[in-house]
Amino acid sequence: MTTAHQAPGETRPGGRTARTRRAVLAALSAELAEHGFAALTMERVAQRSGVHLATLYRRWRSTDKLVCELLTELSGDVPLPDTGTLPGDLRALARAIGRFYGDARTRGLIEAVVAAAARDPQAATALRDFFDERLELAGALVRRAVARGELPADTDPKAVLSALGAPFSYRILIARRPVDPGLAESTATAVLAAAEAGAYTTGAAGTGGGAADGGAPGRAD
Amino acid sequence: MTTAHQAPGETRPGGRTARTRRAVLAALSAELAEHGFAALTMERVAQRSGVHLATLYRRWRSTDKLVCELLTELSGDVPLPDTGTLPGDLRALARAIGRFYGDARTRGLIEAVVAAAARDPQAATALRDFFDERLELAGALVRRAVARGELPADTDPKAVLSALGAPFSYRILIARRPVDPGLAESTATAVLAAAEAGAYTTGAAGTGGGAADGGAPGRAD
DNA sequence: AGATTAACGCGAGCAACTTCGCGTTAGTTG
DNA sequence: CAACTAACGCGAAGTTGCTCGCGTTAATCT
Repeated sequence: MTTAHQAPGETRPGGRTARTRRAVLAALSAELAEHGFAALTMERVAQRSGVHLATLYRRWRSTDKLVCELLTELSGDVPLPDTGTLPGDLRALARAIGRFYGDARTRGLIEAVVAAAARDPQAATALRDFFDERLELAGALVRRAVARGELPADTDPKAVLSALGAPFSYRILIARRPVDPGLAESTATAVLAAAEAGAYTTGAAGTGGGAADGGAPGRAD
Repeated sequence: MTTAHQAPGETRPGGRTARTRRAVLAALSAELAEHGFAALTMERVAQRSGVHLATLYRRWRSTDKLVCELLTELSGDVPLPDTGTLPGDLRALARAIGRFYGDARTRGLIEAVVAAAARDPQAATALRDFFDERLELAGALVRRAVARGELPADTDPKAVLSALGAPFSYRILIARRPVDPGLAESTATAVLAAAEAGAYTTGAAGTGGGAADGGAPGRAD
């Protein structure tokens, strides 16, 4: 040990690194919102952020990885409602999801991540984990409703919530039309009726829309 | 006009053209099923099909266009059920959709088309039209139910059917888990309950999950 | 059958994307 | 504040993907 200071080989989380990171992610987000994933290039992000192209490749290696980091960055956005009743909670959450998908920034990001996930396994994992985590958190909403006796006891929270989210991603990725307010209302109403009817219970009709793992007893045909 | 034969500049639909087309699409489908969109390259399709790389670029220009042609080729696969009752029809259709998405070939294709649509407007249009057409066809199922008095008169067929399809695409593209039989059962039960409750009527709660065009009166906030 | 030409095979060329080596800047620590 | 080095900027080299021109094959029509 001479007069060595920082252990060589360690990462350095300090000022400049964080600054360029912010600049890059901001530029990426803006690019996605304005020109979409179609026009996304490392080159463009480099120019817009003022960070050199080589640096981008060094730290992120590809646009897929870049986009995937922006997704994980975007946590804690959609706030969980607690209105006291299940219909109120579902409506509020559906509207929040509608706004989330309605924003050009997040819309472009979702599209980009799904496209990235088709090619990059790491992006696929990030995508799955992101929504898994949100479903887990939002599960509290359903558990409260079960505790209040508004839903069957064996209702699967993740099934309910993925049913609430599915129409929005369908609208964006498949139908490719704008997310209008009516979709939120319709979806909230639909999921409420379905949940009350016991469509998302673990025992009866099926394992439901979200929890995939458990071995379902039925057959495929 | 010497002894000219075929009008010069016309397309030639005959034997060889069609044969290479089939070979290419078959190779593409196999590649998607085996290695997924991640590993899809013009190079690979060329080698597998035995068609020269330059020919692929000449006729399709990119993998996006290629994939998009395979989608339009895949018409008339999911058969429409007619069991006589709405619950029966919904279950049967949900199972058919489940099998459709369960197949590695179509699963890879869907993923590929969605990824392609994120970059190529033509692929986006093809994707939208494909599902739009199927929704339109399957609408008959809902209209029959309305005629039998099983559903409210102003039920929007497309809303019902996109609600039936959404959970599957969500499972594949977002949740990224296998499509199990339970999902079909759960979805059929859920959509039935929601439709009976009037969640997909044009008047009441919202315009619904599928027909996006009509001006919805509500606001986003 | 024979003439005509769209579609294909082939390899070389072009362009875009990605990586590498080196000098410089600016956090970090004693 | 002085030494140290991770992270960055920069331009050049390397790689991959895509296009072009030319000769060949095989549909199509009289």
